[in-house]
Amino acid sequence: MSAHIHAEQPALTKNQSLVYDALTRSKAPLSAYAILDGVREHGIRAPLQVYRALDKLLEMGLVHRLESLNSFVACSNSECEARETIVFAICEKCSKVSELADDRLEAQLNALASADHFSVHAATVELRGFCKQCRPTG
Amino acid sequence: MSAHIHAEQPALTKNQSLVYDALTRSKAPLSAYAILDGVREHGIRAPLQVYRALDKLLEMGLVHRLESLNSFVACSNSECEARETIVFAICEKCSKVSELADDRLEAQLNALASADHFSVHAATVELRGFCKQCRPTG
DNA sequence: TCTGTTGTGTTACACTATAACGTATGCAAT
DNA sequence: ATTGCATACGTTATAGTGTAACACAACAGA
Ligand SMILES: [Zn+2]
Ligand SMILES: [Zn+2]
Ligand SMILES: [Zn+2]
Ligand SMILES: [Zn+2]
Repeated sequence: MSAHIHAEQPALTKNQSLVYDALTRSKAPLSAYAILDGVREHGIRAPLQVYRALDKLLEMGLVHRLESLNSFVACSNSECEARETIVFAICEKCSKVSELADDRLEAQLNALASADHFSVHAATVELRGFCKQCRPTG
Repeated sequence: MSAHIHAEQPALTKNQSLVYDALTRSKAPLSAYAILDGVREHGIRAPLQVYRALDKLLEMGLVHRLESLNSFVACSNSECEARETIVFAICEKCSKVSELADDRLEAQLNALASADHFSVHAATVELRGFCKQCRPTG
């Protein structure tokens, strides 16, 4: 049960811990069924058990969903709770996911929306490309 | 991301036209299966026929995929072909989707990625909220 | 004509997610 | 302790999204 930056959260239940640990062990995002495969040996048998744990973990902010991959990652950025908008940089070669944050980007998005009289409740920002290690030459 | 111009695209095949027309008729994004329901009477019977048409329409830039909805919309912005990054503003009340574009946002995203030594190939930006007509006051 | 490419039609299947039901556990208020 | 409620758990079945594999048709160019 990884000690984590999100301190004031309630303790995780058994299934939540199993799912969360599976995600923290993984270097790449995992689909719900990939998680299921990883926790079968620990007693979880059905997709719904995984999805229910994921729902809670998402609520707590310990886990993020990547819409463009139908997959999930453990949060890797202690600051992201305080933000409306998280930018996920997803490497197409090694599958590593970085969480980027930037006040100016958030302001820019809000300005763009305001210009269209659109009030933003939530934002999904996912970049695909190559990470530092995988980009061709430096 | 290659820039194409709609006018220079090859003519649409029968299935592509049927799928494209279904999307242009709809005021809201449609899932592939919702499209299928709309074109059954015109002879399309299987999901794959829809997905194949969608693949081509996406390539041509006539249609966009909304990752956060697993759905598709007809392009409504003649400028969007020239851009790397399109921002979709999705109304959670009336389902209307606006395509927003902004050079500064694109620059900001690239700057943020560069700071992490990440090279961007494609970006998904989807906002959820209320459109002008649906936001509480005015 | 031959041949490669693209589009099409069909069946079957894989992957993603939820509905509906019942049980178990913990805890608060009587 | 018992009742009542909330939350988590376990299971089966089903809904929704997306592809694999194979065969055929149309067509363009050598
Ligand atoms: Zn995070
Ligand atoms: Zn990488
Ligand atoms: Zn467009
Ligand atoms: Zn609206």
